[in-house]
Amino acid sequence: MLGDRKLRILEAIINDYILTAEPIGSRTIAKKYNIGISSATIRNEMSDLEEMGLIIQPHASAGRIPSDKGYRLYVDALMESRDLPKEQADIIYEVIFGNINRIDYLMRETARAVSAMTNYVAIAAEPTISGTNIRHTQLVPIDSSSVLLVVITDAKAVRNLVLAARDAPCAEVLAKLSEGVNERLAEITGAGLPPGVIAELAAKSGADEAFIITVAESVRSVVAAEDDRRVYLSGVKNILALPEFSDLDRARAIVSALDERSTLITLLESGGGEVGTRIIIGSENGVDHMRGLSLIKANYRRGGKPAGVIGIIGPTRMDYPMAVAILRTIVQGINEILGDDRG
Amino acid sequence: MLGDRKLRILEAIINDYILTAEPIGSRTIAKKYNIGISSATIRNEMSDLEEMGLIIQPHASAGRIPSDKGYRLYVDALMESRDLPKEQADIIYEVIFGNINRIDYLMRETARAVSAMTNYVAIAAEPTISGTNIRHTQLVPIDSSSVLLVVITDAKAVRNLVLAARDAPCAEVLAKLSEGVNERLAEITGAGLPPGVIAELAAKSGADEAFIITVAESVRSVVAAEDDRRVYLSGVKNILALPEFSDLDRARAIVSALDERSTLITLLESGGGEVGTRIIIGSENGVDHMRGLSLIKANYRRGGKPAGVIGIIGPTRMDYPMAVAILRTIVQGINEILGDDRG
DNA sequence: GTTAGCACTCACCGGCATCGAGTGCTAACA
DNA sequence: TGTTAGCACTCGATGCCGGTGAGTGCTAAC
Repeated sequence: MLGDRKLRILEAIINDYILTAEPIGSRTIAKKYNIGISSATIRNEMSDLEEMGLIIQPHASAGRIPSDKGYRLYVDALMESRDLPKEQADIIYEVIFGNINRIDYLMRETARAVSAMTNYVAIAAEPTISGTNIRHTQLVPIDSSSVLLVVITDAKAVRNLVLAARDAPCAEVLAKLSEGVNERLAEITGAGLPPGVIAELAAKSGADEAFIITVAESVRSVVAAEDDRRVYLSGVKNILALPEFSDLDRARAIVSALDERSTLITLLESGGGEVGTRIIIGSENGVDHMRGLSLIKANYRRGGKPAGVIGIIGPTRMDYPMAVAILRTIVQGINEILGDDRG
Repeated sequence: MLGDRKLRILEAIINDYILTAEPIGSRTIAKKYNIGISSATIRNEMSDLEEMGLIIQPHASAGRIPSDKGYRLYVDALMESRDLPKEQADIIYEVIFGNINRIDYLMRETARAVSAMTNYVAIAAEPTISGTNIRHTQLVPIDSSSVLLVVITDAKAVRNLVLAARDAPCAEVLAKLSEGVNERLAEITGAGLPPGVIAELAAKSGADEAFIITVAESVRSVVAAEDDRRVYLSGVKNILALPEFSDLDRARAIVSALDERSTLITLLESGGGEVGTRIIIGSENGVDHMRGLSLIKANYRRGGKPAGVIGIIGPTRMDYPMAVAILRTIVQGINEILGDDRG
C-alpha cells in the first residue's frame, strides 16, 4: 500500500518544503533527490500520495506540498531524531546555569535563547499553582498599611501578594503568624476553613482576627488563581520573516493570537500535560488563527511533579528534528537544576 | 509669519490625517472644514506650510501630510486637552482598583485596558531598583538546599531570588538573619561592605559566614540589576491593523523592535524620567525602527519617588488628546493607590 | 489678497498578452 | 505490469498599456 518508494518521495517533498517553502514538482524531485526513477513515475506516485491525503496541490498547475496528515506521518514514522551539535548544547546549558537562581530569569532567557537558535517563536510558562502543593508561606512587613505575602510551591514557583491592612502588625507578630499559617497549611488551603483555626492563630500570634482572615483568603486566592502564571514569549518577529506569512492578513491573525495570553495558555494546554515531547501539527491545536503553525512542547518537572512547559511555535513546515533536539536538551538541563531536591 | 489661518489649516490637515491616514488635499479641506476661503488660497497657504517644514508631500501629485515637526507644533501649541468620558474613566478605575494588591497584575491589566481602549500599543514597566531605597529584605526557607530572598523597595516593587546553599539554615536562623540584614541595609547595599558586618550577623543569627556572604551579594546584585524590571506590553496586533503598516517590511521592523525588551526599555527611558506626561514624536525617540511611531509616556510615583512608567505607542498620527487623557487618568489612579503611604 | 481656470503629474486600476512550471494522459517500451 | 517519453493543457505570475482621478502649481482676472 504505502511502499518504501512512496515514503522516500514524501520525505523528499517534506525536506524540500522545509527548506524552500515552495510547492515542489516531480521534475525537481527527480533531479535533486536521485531516487533513480523518472519524473513521470514520480508523478504517478505523487498522484497516489495526494489521493491518500498526505500531500496537497495548492492550485491546479502547481507542485505539491505536504498536508498536516503528511507531517503527522513524517514525525511519527519517518523523522529521525538528531543530536544537537555540541556548541548549541553548550549555549543552552550556559543560559540555564547562568540563571539558576531566578526562575523568571530562567524562563525568559531560555525563551530568548530558543527563539534565537531556532528562528521560530519560543514560549515558556510557569506551572499553574493549583494542583501542586504549597510548601511555605511568609508574611513580610512593608509599611504601616501593607504587608507582603509570599507563597512558595513545591515546584519552587513564587507568588507575591501585597495585602492592605488598616494597621499592619509589626514584624514580630507577622513572623509568628507566618509560622502558624505554615503549620496549618492543609486546613487553610483545604475545602472549608475551620473557624477554630483563625482563633488559634490569633491567640498564637497576637494578630487581629480580621487580618488573619485576609491572609487566609489571600493564600486561598493564590491557589485558586488558575491564570496567574507568567508566560514568556520570544521571537514573534521570526514568524513575520517567514514567506508563508507574507500575506498581511495571515500575519495579523498570528500576531493577534500571540498577543493574547489566554490563547497562549490554551495552546500550551493542548495535548495534555504528560511527560516527553509532544508535537502538535497545524490545525490539531485548538486555536483557529494558528492553522498554519505547529507547536512542539515539553513539560519539565521537579520531584516528579509538572513544573512548567516550554514550547516552540513555527510554521507547519518547521524543522522538526532540530526543534525537538533543542527542546529535549533544554528540558534536560532544567530538570537537572530543579531536580537537585535533596529535601 | 505663522498667521491664525495657517494654523487652522494645519490643524485641519492633522485632524483629518488622524482620522483617515490619507494625504489630504486643498479641495478637501475647503469642503470639509469650512474655513471660508477657497481651495486655491488654501493651496497657497499649504505651500507656505510645506516650506516651513510643517507638512510634507509624499509624492508629487498627492495631498499633504503632517511632518514630525508639524505634530510637534500641534501638541505643543494647538492641541487642547480633553477630559475622558465618564464611562471610560470608570473602566480605568475599575481595572486599577480591582488589582490593587498585585503590582504585576496591576501593570498587566492596566496595559491591557489601555491597549483595548486606545487601539494602540500599551506598555507598562516597573521602576528600576537602583536609585530607590530598599525598605526590607526577608529570607524564606524553601527546602534543605535553597532559600528564597525577598527584597522590597520603597516603591513597593518586589524581587525574588532563590539562593542555593549546601545546607540551608533553618527557619529560625533565617528569621534572625533577616532581621540583622534589615538593620544593616545601608552597609550591605553601600559601596564597600565592611568585613565586621558579616561577623556580626553570623554571631547574631548563628548562620554560616559563607551563606551570609551569599545573601549580602545577592541583595547587592538585586540593586545593581538595572535590567531586571518587568515590562508589560499589550496590543501589538493593533499596530498591524493600521493602514500605515500595511507594508510588510515596516510591520516587520516594528514587531522586531517591540519584540526586544531592551528596545522597549530604551524607548521608555527616552525623554527622561520627570513627572507629567511626555510626548515623543516620530524620530525623536532613539530607536531607529520606530520612525513612524510616537510615544506618550507618564511616570507614576509613590511617596515622591518614581515608581514606574506607563506609555502608549501609536502611529505619529495618533489621537494625542485621547491618549493623553487616558494616560493622565491612569497615572492619577495609580498614584492614588500607591500614595496612601501612611508609614 | 483672493479666486477661477487650466495644464500637468503621478499613483492606482483593470485588461491583456506572455511565460513557465507543473500536471495528467496516452502511447510506447522493457 | 511497471516505467518512461512526449505532449497538450492549466493557471499563477509578470509586465506592459491606457484610462482615471486626485491633487498641484501657475497665471490671469477680480
